[in-house]
Amino acid sequence: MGLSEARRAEWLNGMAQHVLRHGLAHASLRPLAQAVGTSDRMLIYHFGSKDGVIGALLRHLAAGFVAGLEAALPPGRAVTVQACLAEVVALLRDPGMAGYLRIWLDILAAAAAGSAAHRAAGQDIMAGFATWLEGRLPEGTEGAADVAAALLTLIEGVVVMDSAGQGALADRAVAVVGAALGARP
Amino acid sequence: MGLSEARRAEWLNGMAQHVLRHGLAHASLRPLAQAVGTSDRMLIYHFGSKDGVIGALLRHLAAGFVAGLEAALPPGRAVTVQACLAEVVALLRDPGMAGYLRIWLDILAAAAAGSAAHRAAGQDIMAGFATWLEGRLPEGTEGAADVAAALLTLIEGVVVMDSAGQGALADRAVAVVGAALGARP
DNA sequence: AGGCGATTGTAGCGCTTGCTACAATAAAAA
DNA sequence: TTTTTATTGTAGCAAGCGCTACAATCGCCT
Repeated sequence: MGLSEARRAEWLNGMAQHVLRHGLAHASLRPLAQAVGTSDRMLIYHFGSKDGVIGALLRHLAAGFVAGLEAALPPGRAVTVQACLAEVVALLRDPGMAGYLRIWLDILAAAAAGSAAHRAAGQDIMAGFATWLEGRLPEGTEGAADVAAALLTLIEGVVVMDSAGQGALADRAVAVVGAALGARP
Repeated sequence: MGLSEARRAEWLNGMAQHVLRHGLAHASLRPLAQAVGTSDRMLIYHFGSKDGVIGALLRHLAAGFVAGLEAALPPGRAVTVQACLAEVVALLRDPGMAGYLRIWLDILAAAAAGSAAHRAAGQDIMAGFATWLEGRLPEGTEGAADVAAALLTLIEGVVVMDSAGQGALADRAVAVVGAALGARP
């Protein structure tokens, strides 16, 4: 009964890849199914409904995101808070991350529209991102968790500004806040 | 020829109100038309296409947003940078703003998905927001434009964190950055 | 009054959506 | 082998989508 574990993972990976290219907002069953070589009929059969498919896909993405971060940036700690901020901003601005940012904004928009599944996925992704970021801060940073929260929030703001075509404002923000946090008591 | 100016404004206001309640992402012609007491047929006739409708609606929203900000917060300057930040964060967290934040995230997601119209609207909204915010900073703030960019980016991050259900992290970020910017050289 | 262009209603086309009824096949249990 | 159970393919439904063909209506100009 049920899908073999391997095939389920294969399907989720395939669907994730499709969603990275085409966005999550308007993802529909037939294209998703085609992307993994099956039919909408089968997705509904094995996941129960479209909500089931999307829910599993969101959990898959949330679980894989931090792993992706760790794979993208070699582990290790930054020298300054400012350098850490710059590193992560550069990472998120890499063209290879565009797909992730796109579905990230889709998740946020759906969460703001009231979808509990999307909100939960967003919560997981942010929590993982926060602890990963805290682990990259310079050793002995005072109030590391607070600083990580601050950087994380600023970084999300940079993502927003970039999407809105105001990357220049984001640059200035990174410079100002980086300097202020580097020099803080 | 063409729609009278008053009726066009009436339609745009009505559609904006509808979109604030139901979101911009899945707004379709028939509900939009019904919200202003006309038919999809008429929207297409007067705006040319759905893209025409959405484009006009986006321009309308972008133009009206800063006016809404000014109406919501009585004009005047804050005493400290930190107080200014707190004020604006509280304003955006007011339940009455939920509809705006929802369509704001819809705009961002569509912009990230490649829609030039949405990106342009986002750009206008952010530019207006930035100059409005700069005008609220304490008089004589050093590098006011840079500080405004920093606050704005952080505020957008707060919006993201709240949407993702991580408002607590945003609170810590506001506290940390507020203190750091208040104490900066 | 008569024509004429601007505006609107009715109806519907072709397409995509999530989902389902039904039947065929494959695999496992008896 | 027979029987049952799990899986899959085919076909289609009802609803919603953007958009259009066609005809009726309205107000204006001569």
